[in-house]
This record gives sequence, structure tokens and C-alpha cells, in this order.
Amino acid sequence: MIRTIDLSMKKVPRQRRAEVTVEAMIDAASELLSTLPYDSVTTNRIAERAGVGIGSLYQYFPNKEAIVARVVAYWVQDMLEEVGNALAASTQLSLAEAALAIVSTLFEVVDRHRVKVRLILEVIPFALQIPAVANLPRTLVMMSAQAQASIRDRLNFARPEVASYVLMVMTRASIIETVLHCPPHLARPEVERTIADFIARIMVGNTSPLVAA
Amino acid sequence: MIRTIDLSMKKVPRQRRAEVTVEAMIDAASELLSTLPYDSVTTNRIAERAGVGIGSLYQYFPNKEAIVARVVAYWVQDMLEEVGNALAASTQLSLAEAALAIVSTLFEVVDRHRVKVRLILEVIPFALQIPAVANLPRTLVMMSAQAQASIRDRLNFARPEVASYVLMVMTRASIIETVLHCPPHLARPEVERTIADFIARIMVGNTSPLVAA
Amino acid sequence: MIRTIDLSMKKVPRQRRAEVTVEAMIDAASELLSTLPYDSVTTNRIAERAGVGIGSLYQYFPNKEAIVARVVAYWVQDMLEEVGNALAASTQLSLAEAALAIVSTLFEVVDRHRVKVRLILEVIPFALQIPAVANLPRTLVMMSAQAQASIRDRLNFARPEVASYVLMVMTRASIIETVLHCPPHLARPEVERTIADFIARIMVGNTSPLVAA
Amino acid sequence: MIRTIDLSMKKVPRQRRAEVTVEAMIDAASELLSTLPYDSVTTNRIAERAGVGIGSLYQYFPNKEAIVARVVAYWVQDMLEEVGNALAASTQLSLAEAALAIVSTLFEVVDRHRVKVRLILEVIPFALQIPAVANLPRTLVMMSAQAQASIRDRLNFARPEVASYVLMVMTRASIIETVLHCPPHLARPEVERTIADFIARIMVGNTSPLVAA
DNA sequence: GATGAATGAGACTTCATTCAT
DNA sequence: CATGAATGAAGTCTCATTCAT
Repeated sequence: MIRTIDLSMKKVPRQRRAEVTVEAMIDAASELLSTLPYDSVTTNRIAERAGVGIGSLYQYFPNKEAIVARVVAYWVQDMLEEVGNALAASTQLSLAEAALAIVSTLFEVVDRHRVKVRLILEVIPFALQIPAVANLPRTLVMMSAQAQASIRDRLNFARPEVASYVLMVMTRASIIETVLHCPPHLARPEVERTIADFIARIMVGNTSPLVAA
Repeated sequence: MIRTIDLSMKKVPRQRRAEVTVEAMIDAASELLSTLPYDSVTTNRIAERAGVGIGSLYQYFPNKEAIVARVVAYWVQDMLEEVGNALAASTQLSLAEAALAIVSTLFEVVDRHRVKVRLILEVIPFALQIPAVANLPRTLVMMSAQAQASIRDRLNFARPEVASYVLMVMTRASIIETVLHCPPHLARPEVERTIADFIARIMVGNTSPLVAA
Repeated sequence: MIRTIDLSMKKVPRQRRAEVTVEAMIDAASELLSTLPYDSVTTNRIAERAGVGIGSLYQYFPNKEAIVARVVAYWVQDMLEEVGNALAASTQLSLAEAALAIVSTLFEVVDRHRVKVRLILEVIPFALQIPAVANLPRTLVMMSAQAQASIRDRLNFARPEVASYVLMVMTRASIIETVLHCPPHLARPEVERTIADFIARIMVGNTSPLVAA
Repeated sequence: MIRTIDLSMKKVPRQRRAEVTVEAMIDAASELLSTLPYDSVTTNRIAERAGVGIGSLYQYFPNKEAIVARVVAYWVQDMLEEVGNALAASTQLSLAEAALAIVSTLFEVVDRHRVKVRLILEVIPFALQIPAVANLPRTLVMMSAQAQASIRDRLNFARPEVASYVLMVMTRASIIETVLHCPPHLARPEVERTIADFIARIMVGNTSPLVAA
């Protein structure tokens, strides 16, 4: 039922020359996707921009979906790397400080890659079928869990898994929503601080009798 | 830069007969959008399903976008109405109870309209340019504010506007994300309760010195 | 396992205007098939020659195969009509005379439609999957049987069905083969007479003890 | 007007290694042709299956037609050899016995090579332009004439050449047609016997005054 | 000699939109 | 007003063939 995009290549480039070509095609696709309306990004234009024949593109990618998916997968990989690096730097903090650190980190990364995030979440029709994207929620939960192991230990949720999930969804969604669609009359830095604050409240509140039982 | 979809009709139906025709076209479009892959919803098919000639469709709508936008606008209107009704019924509750009530309400409505929500947020490429959709965040904030006036008064955020915005974004986003993409190994009711709980924590936490001061 | 070509039209022409268009397309296809190498007969060229847009072609035919199949079906229909008429005129003859009449008839028709016969039997790759073509053997047997009812009664084959089949295959194949590929050093009229003679021998021979038992 | 396929090789393999390579390419082509739909047999696939680079293929064959033609030529050569051997074993028989022997022989060979026969006669578009195929009728006539020299002498056709030609066409065509397209409701062995019987009638009939005179 | 990356003409097909009837 | 036949630009993708390495 749930189709998954095929990321495999028709032919794996063996020679250095071919590698360069494939790279050029992916770069071209990436640039065009970031520039033109999605439906204007045609395979012909990608090939043209990459400076290769359309036939070459189809030697390595079985169809249009495949190359777009590949590009998106790279984007996600890059962004996750950045997030990972940043999170790794935020250990050894108090709960509130950690919340702010994580939120700031995500905010910064999402903001810098605003265009790509929008493409993935709101433009490319099958983006959610791309494995790297479909796994994002889980990946992010795992990453922050690892990075914040010390914090997690201090938390004491009745259902840690559910709590982590909701916490991450709220964090991620509010950040992305703010970056992409924040009403202009609200000051972004303030929104950012508020998000962090709310996240902290949730974590702190955990110590209250309301939840942990 | 930010294009807005033209919802105006080429010609306003004057006769009763014409009104019925337009309605049939919108119903047909609505059904097809809910049924087929987006790219399979062609204007010709809409006309056919509505039992009118393709020419008639273009007498009332300037292009494909227009009729799709119109359909989406109706969807949004309907859903907002339901949300409004439900919220109105949840006054006079404690903070925690109110949080749970609101979350449950939204959950239920979003879940029932799952297909349409997904179409709006993840499928129809220009949905976010449709005024009714673009205004959704503000509208929801206002609606819940009105409905929960008593609660809002008991809250005491430093920046009420920012707080409301973030609160609503977190609520909305986590609900929608859960409805559309909740990992199967998490029990939905539990997720729902957790969301409500977290929202309550944020509101309750407000009384703590951590924030308001 | 045995695929059959779909001859149905995507849309049946309702208006007179549409009928004319479809006719033009079929005529154009027929002419091009009789003129160009098969692979050069493209749908675009057919539309161009018919003086219509390529889109119009695809309104009525789901694909290239369909229009080619339609053309072939018409060809077969026309030829069968001619054969039928000619056979009807050859009743009331002696066995030998009837054999000659039938062979002559078929020879004449096949020869006049030489180009089309070649296209059907040797060029169009899927011709044998077209119902009208696939049924040809049976159809021909039936037609000649009807026309030559009086003769058939005088024959007395042990297995009439098998005998008819073989008789017709031999007749048809030798005629077509001769028309299409007769070695130039053999005089065609003589070949024709020989074929008729051999067919007669088979029928006459039937009276010999060799077969009928 | 009548184009003939170029069977010549661009370069004649001089080294033993090259010979092996060419053989591999021909074998690969033969297997693919016998296995896949004709349009799926691409030069690239042939090279791949042969375990050589596509470039190598074009070192020895000027184009796709050439290699296909070469394959077909080999097929025909093989089949003719089998026919020859079989016919050689059927001398010294009575007319009727000889007819049955020849027909049986051809039937068996054609049936065993059914797939290749179909490819040659109904699938490969230019097969009839391949010399080996174009000469088949003459070749078969000559072969059976040689093999059945004693019989031929006993026959006494007015125009031996024409008679042989027609006799062979009828035999060949009815056999092939039966193997490839015999209606399922007819028992093949019976059809086979009937063919042989009819051929015998023709030959025997020769002694009757109807013809020879 | 062998390779295989690269090519690009051109095939089929779709669908939003127009306009004569 | 309504119709639906007609349009054609533009998209995806294939495959025989070349040529630099």
C-alpha cells in the first residue's frame, strides 16, 4: 500500500568520468529544484543544466522521481549531519539550557535550509515516500536522545517513548512552521525563545505530580 | 513574491440552474480529489463526473487552480465550523480539562477529515496560497481565544500573542502529524493524552516563576 | 497468454464533425502504412497527414497499435467482401471448374491488394493479434464452404473439417506466397493454373479409394 | 527496390580470441531473440549478455540488422541441414510413402524449431531480405528434388519446375501454418496425415489424364 | 583491440484550454 | 448558455550508434 521511492541507480558509475557526470546531474537537479516551480523542473532541463545529454541522465536514473528523490536524500543527509554536530556540542547543560540549545540549533539549521525544507515538506509530491524523509521523525528522536542522554535520565516520563515522540513532534513542527510561515507581526527571536521555554516547561513539569504519578 | 490563488469566478451564476451546475462541478471535484491521485484529477474528468461539458466548467472558473482552490476553501470552511462548534462546548473547565477538551476536539475533527487534511497540507501544490488556508493559523488562534476567553484570562503570559501563537502551532502540528504519520508502534490514544498533558503543562507552568516574571 | 489487440475507441465520435475527423485519421494511416517503412509511420505523421492535431488522434485511439489495428481490420473487411462477392458468382460449376474459379478469384484479389497483404502478413508486428486477422482462416473456410455448398456435398472426406482446413491452407498459402514471392523465372499464370489443378486433384482424388475408405 | 541485408562484417576476426568473442555475441543474440519480445532485444543487451562491451559488437557488425541477420542465417543453415539429413533417409519409397515421409520430416523439424520459425516468418521485420531466407523456397525445392530423385523421375509433370515449386509451397506453407496456428479443435496428427495424403494425391493424380497430357 | 560513457533524435502520450456550433 | 471536438506544447523516456580513453 505504502509505496516507497526507488533510490537505486540503473547503472552504477564505474569510471571517474561517470562519477563526475552523475554528480553534475544531481547538482543541476538540486539547483533547479531550489529555483524553479516544481513542475518546471523537467528531466530535459536537468540534463541541459548539467551539461549532459538527456540520455546520460536516464543511464543512471530510471525516471524523474528517482533523481529528485536522490537529491532530497542528500539534502536530508546534509541537514541531519549539521543537526547531529550541533547537538553533540550541547551536552552538560541544565534542562532549560538544553531545551534552548536544542531549539536554537534546530531553528538555525532549518532556517538556513529554509528553501529545501519547504520543498521537502510542501512541494515535492512524493517526498514523504522517500525513505530518508519517512524516517526523519524516528531519526531525530534517536539523535536527540543520544545527544541528551544525561537529560533523558533526569526525565521520568511514564511512557518515555510516547513522550519523546510528542516532544520531538512539537519541537520540530513549531520550529518548521515558524520558519516557513511565521506571521510577520511576530518577532521571530521571541517566538524562538518561547518555543524553547515551552519545551522546558514540559520537561520540568515532569517532576510535578501531574504526570509522573 | 507570494502569489495568491484567484478564487474569483469568471462569471457569477445568475440563474438557479447555473447555481446547481456550479455546485455539481465543485462536488465532482471534491470527490475526485478525495479519491484519485492528484495528477489524475483533470479538468475534463471533473466536468465529466459533474455531468457537464468541459466548456461549462471554464465558463465559471478561469482555470484548474481556481476550482481546486474553491473546493479546498469549502473544506476548510466546513472543518472550521466543526471546530468552532466543538470549542464552544468546552467553556467553563479547569485548565487541564480545557486542554484535554481542545486537543480531543481537534484530534477528532482532523482524524475524521484525515484525507482532506493530507491533501491540503501535503498534496495540493498551491494549497498554502489559498487565502482560507493561509489564514488558518490566525483563524484557529482567534477561535480558541474566543472560546477559551476565561482561560486566557487566567493565563498570564509575558507576550500573550506570541504565546498563543506557539501554543496553537504546537497543538495543531502535533495533532496533525500524529493523525497523518503516527508511528504504528505508538498507541494513538496515549499520544493524544500526552499531547493534551503537555499543553496543560505549558499553561500551568505559566504560573511558575520560570516564565512569567 | 495470447494477447489480443484492443480495437475499441477511447471515445466514440458523436458529431458528424468528429466522424469526418476519425475517417481522415484512418485514411491517413492507411496511406502512410502503404507508403512508408513501418517504423516511419508515427502517430504524429498520421495526424499531420490527416490534417488534425496529434491530440485529436489520441482522443479516439488509445495508442498507436489501436489505429493501425483499425486500419488493418478495415483492409481485411474490404478484401473479404470482394472474395465473398466473387465466390458467390462461382456456383454451379464442375469440381475442376470450381477449383479454378476459386483460385482465380483469390489470386486476383490478393494480387490487387498485394501491398496490404504483405503489410499484414510480413510487416505489421502484431497483425496476427488483430481479431479480424486471427479469424481469417476460419472465416475463409466458412465463406468458401457456404459458396461451394454444392461442391462440398459431392466431396466425401473422412474428416470434412480437417480436410477443409488443409485444403484452404494450401490454397491460401500457395496463392499468397506466389503473389508475394514467386520466383521471377516462373510464369505466374502457369503457376496459377497449376495451383488450381492441384486443388482439383485433391478434391477429385477424394473419390479414389486412397482416402475416403 | 528489393533491399538485401548486409551480412558482411566490418572487420573479420583474425585472432582466435576475436573469433570466440564474435561467437559469444551471436549466441547471445540468438538466445535473446528466442526469449524476449523482439523490441526488447537491444544491441546493448546483446553485448551485455555476451559479456563484451557494446563497442566490441560494433567492431564486428555494422549495425543491429547485421547481427540479427547473421543469427537468422545460422538458424536457417541448421534447420536445412536437419531437413537434408532427414530427407536423405527417405529414399526408395513408394510415392505415398515418400509423401508421408517428407511431410513428417518437415513437420518434426518445423515443430522443434517452432520459435525460430515464427521469429523468421512473423516477427523479424526484415527477415525476408536475408539471403538465406529469401532463397529458402528454391533451396528446399532443390533439396527435396535431389533427395527424391527417383520419385521425381516417376512423376511426369508437364512443367516440372512449376509443379515442383507449387508442390513445395503447398507442403511448406501448410506445415508451417499448422505448426504455428493450427486451430486447437483440430487434432494435429490428423492434420499432418491429411497434408501428406493430399500431397500424395497430387503426385498420384499426375498419372491421370487430367494433367499430364 | 576493447571498452562503456555519452549522445540526441525522435517516439508516444497527456491535459489544460479554446472556440465554433 | 452549453457543448465537446480540437488543439499542441511539452513531458518522459528509449536505444542504435559513436568515440575518447
